Amino acid sequence: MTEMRPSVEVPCCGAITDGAIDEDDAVALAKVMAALADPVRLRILSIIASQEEACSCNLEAPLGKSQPTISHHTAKLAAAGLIIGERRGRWMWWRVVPEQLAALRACLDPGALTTRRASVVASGGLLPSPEGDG
Amino acid sequence: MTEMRPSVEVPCCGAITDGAIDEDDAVALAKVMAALADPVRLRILSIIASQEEACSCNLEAPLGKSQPTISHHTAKLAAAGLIIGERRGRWMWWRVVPEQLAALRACLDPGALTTRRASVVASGGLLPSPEGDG
DNA sequence: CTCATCCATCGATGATTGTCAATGCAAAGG
DNA sequence: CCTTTGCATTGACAATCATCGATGGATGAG
Repeated sequence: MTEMRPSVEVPCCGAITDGAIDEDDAVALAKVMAALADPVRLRILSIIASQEEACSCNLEAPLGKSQPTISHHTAKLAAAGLIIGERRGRWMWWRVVPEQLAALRACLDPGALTTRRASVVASGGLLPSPEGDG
Repeated sequence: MTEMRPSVEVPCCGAITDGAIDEDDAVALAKVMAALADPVRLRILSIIASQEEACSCNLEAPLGKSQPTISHHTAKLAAAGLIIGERRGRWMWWRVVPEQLAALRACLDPGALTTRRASVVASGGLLPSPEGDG
């Protein structure tokens, strides 16, 4: 029996992306996800979140990474709007940005994934990367 | 005035990671995040979510990618437990796994990021990658 | 001023990854 | 049987990235 073909009869759909997120939104959202797609950065975010504030100099030892590496990762997290840094004397103090985390959680809702408008993606809920997006 | 040093007096902390997520959890979570750190995969997930089911053959055209590329991306999403595939005749039908999305949202909660136990990470809420994490 | 400390940037390197053409494999139809 | 169709796998290549050593700038202490 001729099993029904995928959705429509046309060789391959065209308007099948209705309701799906835009490519621009996908690119912006992917950048934020990429900032979290690294164990070191996840642990940095976690350590910062576990305290109200964390200094860069207190991240090297527990993570076993060099200072340039830590600086590189904090910069990426900051560029994604997930943490924010404040220079205080010689030390750099980092805090998490709860709103960005909340926006990200909202993006992972099946509903937000489907309805382009409700999506809090990028230009919407997600804060525009503080230092531009390159 | 001698501004207070970061947290403690020791040159660099040691037990400062209390409450932060484990490295293993971070690695596992990073893998799932990495699956979402690509615009094409985000759009695939979005397209699948916008319908109840989506066939692989219906993903190539709207995304403008070749068939092997689509296969590569769906495999990654499936390995991350974000979608699940069912072979039906010659066609591969994909559905999202809402539980995994929910677990991921929970991981992005500041509370889950801080308290290791409440974290639904990896071995906990996040489903163990179906095809191993090879 | 001089020294020490903390951080960002640069350059280099090894590893990972997104992409596609070519190929193989499985399923359905004639 | 053979042919067609949809998908997975392989191999290759370019791009990106994580990491570290070296360097320089900025800040604070003496």
